Amino acid sequence: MSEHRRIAHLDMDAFFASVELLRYPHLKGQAVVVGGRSVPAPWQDDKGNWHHARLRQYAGRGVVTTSTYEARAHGVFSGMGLMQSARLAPEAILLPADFEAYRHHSRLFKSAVRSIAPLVEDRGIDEIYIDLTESDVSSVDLARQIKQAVRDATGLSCSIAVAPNKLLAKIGSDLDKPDGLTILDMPSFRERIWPLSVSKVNGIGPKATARLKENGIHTIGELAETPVDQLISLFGASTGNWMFRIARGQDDRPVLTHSDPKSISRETTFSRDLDVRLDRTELTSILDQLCERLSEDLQRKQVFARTIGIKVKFADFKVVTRDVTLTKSIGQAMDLRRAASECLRRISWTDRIRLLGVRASGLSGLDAREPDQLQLSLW
DNA sequence: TCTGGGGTCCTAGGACCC
DNA sequence: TCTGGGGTCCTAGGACCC
Repeated sequence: MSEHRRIAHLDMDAFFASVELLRYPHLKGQAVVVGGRSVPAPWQDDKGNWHHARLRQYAGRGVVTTSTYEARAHGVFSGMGLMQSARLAPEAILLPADFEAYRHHSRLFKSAVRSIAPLVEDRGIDEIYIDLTESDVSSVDLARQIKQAVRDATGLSCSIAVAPNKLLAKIGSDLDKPDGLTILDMPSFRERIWPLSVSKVNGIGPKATARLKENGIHTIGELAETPVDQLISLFGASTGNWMFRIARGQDDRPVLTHSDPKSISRETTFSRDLDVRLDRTELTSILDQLCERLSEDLQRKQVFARTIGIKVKFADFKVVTRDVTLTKSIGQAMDLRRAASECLRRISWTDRIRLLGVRASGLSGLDAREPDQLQLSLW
């Protein structure tokens, strides 16, 4: 079956930055960076001229959320610290992130795609997989139609690839960015994918890439030449077998049009590292706020949680987590707060704290409180 | 003045049950 | 006293992704 499927991967081009350019078209062609908290919004003077914050004016712990291709040319990429980016491109325009606007455009492009091909899997705010197998239209024509529909609905461009499976579609959509259209089949796979770095594979991150490199394996083609036994001894049975298969372009994961959330969390990085004793009051109020927001999130999604966890990141970036599973599901901020405090008591405080987070998992819908009542009636 | 926030999945060990 | 195995749940940490 996997040989006959037609799976598309669609990726919006520099999504957040492109949405911003819709509002501020005069910034087109400039190095623009989106990110940071407390970044001043652009403002217009009496003469109607726009004024924007510059990267060099930024002070804080924010990172780049997205950058335009012009900013990337300066070496400024997603995830990079804004302070570091400022050294590379001090005059780049800095815009605050507006997630409400991005979510709006995300809904627009996804519903435009669904109007053409309904089997869509969400992969975050700016990416989807689409199963095109059942369509009578050719892959190229479908891809063109989808790209046009996205452009009509949002004014934005995207890159799309059609391939026999998700693995190849995902790699393919990156081959011709921006505004790309790529069709990959198994014969072209060897020619176009084998020369690429193993890090292009979704699921092979920095750690695995380094480990492979230590063993002389740099490209996907070299991965395909590696005996499965060697991969298993390096990464364990599960990952080793998986790598062996993906190096041959094999992947039979289905396109999933629906999935229930497994966990919901809120976390925040402080503007300065806090001390458990000296900054007790501040930490307490931050924990309260996190629990309040988490409670709202649970309520909005109509779920309760049975497992509550906390996350602490210390000044040296060491992360510790603690969690507790309760006998019944909860959702109220006060209950979350009580469980989180219980977890926090189990941490030994060796260093100042950089981040605090609260997480809810073991989620169940409204009706899932029934078992508790059933249990009660058993007594 | 490096390094956000929201997720998923996997592993591994211990408790506990049969 | 010593020796098992399978299965599930819970907890902690880590890799990875957008």
